[in-house]
Amino acid sequence: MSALNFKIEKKLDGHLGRAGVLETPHGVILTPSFVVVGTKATVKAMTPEQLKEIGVQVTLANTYHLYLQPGDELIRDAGGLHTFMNWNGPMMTDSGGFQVFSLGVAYGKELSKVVSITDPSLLIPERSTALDGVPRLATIGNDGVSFRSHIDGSLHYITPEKSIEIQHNLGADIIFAFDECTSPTETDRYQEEALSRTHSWAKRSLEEHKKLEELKSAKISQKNLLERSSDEGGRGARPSQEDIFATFLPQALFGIVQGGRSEILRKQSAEVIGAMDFDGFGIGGSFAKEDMSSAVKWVNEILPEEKPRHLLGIGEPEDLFEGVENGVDLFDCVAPTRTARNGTLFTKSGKINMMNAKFTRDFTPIDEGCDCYTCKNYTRSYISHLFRAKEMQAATLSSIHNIYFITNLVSQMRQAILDDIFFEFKKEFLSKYEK
RNA sequence: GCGUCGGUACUCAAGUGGUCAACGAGGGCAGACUGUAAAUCUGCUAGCUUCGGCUUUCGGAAGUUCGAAUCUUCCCCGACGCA
Repeated sequence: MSALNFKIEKKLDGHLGRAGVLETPHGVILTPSFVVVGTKATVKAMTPEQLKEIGVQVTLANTYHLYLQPGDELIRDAGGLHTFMNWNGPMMTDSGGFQVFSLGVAYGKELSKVVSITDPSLLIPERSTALDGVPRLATIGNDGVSFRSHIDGSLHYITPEKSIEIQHNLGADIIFAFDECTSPTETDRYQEEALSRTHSWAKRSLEEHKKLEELKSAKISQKNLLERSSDEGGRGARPSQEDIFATFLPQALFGIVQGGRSEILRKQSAEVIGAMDFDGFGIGGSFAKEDMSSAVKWVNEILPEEKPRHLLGIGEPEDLFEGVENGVDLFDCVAPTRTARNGTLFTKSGKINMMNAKFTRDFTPIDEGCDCYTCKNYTRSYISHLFRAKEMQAATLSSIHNIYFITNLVSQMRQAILDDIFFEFKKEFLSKYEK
């Protein structure tokens, strides 16, 4: 009994790609789809209404951040994330697994999720010199991860069970197993260790999730009984926290495949995670840009076809094409929103930096022919002015455009699959788009 | 007219004999950003450069000194005070 219902509408001939429909308790997601990231229960600079108007179907918030601030119990008592942030569409939460990486080995370093093998210095294993005195905010144990809060320095310990408990309090439709997102700089040996940890955490996440789902459905029937028996005089009493929790809709849990850059480990992970009773799967971890698509392919050839797959944290146009072609249904990424706030915008011919001098007197739209609100109403010159003047509108108008660009791109890919023109569309787009 | 305090790179502003092509901030120019420590971060910002250096700079001119943005003299400009 899953909280989700996934139906594949059409497959990409001879490839893993597919277009589908994913039903969640808060609505339908047409896949492939891009998930907009709203880490702290808000997509920065955007209102939910603006997201809806753009065509955003689903958003993703973060367990770790919300646990620290304002606290997952507060959000539970507010009625869950949907109510709290006024987003009534499908929602996901990440487990905090990425923070194991970003606040751990990657802390204070120029280390990103996707590396280029043309920069070999990044691929030198660091763990081999271990016991580095480098400060980090996350340290990994076998049972869980210690986090030093980036807000106030307080110490927190997150286990798979804790992550799932928090995610149940937050109440998103799709939640993720607690995993270890490894650095691309780790040795094979470390990747192997980390992977077995991620696998055991996946199992624990699943067990905790099932336990909480059962508890929730038991509470719902208990609550129904109570309501029926006390229908006459029971009005006006404030619902208890447990009652609120019991109103939460069923949640789906995705397991996460890891394995770094190794084909053997990726496939092994897909076997292990794919065999567990998850509602869908995340593909996580570090990739070298050049072999991301083959890694995704290894994994998706093994994962059960009838369940949805989410490629975690990926969102550059060229990567989205590779993902879709290789059987990914969902993507999330901070790139469109973060880069928008930092002044870089997508266009059909590549990214442009609005702070460049050449745009100050450019009275054309960001991307000629784009149907987004920003392009229909504003010029490059104006956006450029807003950035230079450090006006907040710069972030909003730019985010609207970038989110539209990426969201629309993925939904065009979906349509292209349905219309049997995916590869033509891909070729056409990439021929004009310069990285 | 006399007196005092000032005049430093695009701007503000440190520096008051060698460690100064000159702190810092802003601005400008570029770059980065992939499950958000991010409305953030990095680099450059006199000229030339084979990137090791070389050349010309601190209102102007002339001095003192081995050596001056820093000391002296005169001049120009600004603020304030006294006439």
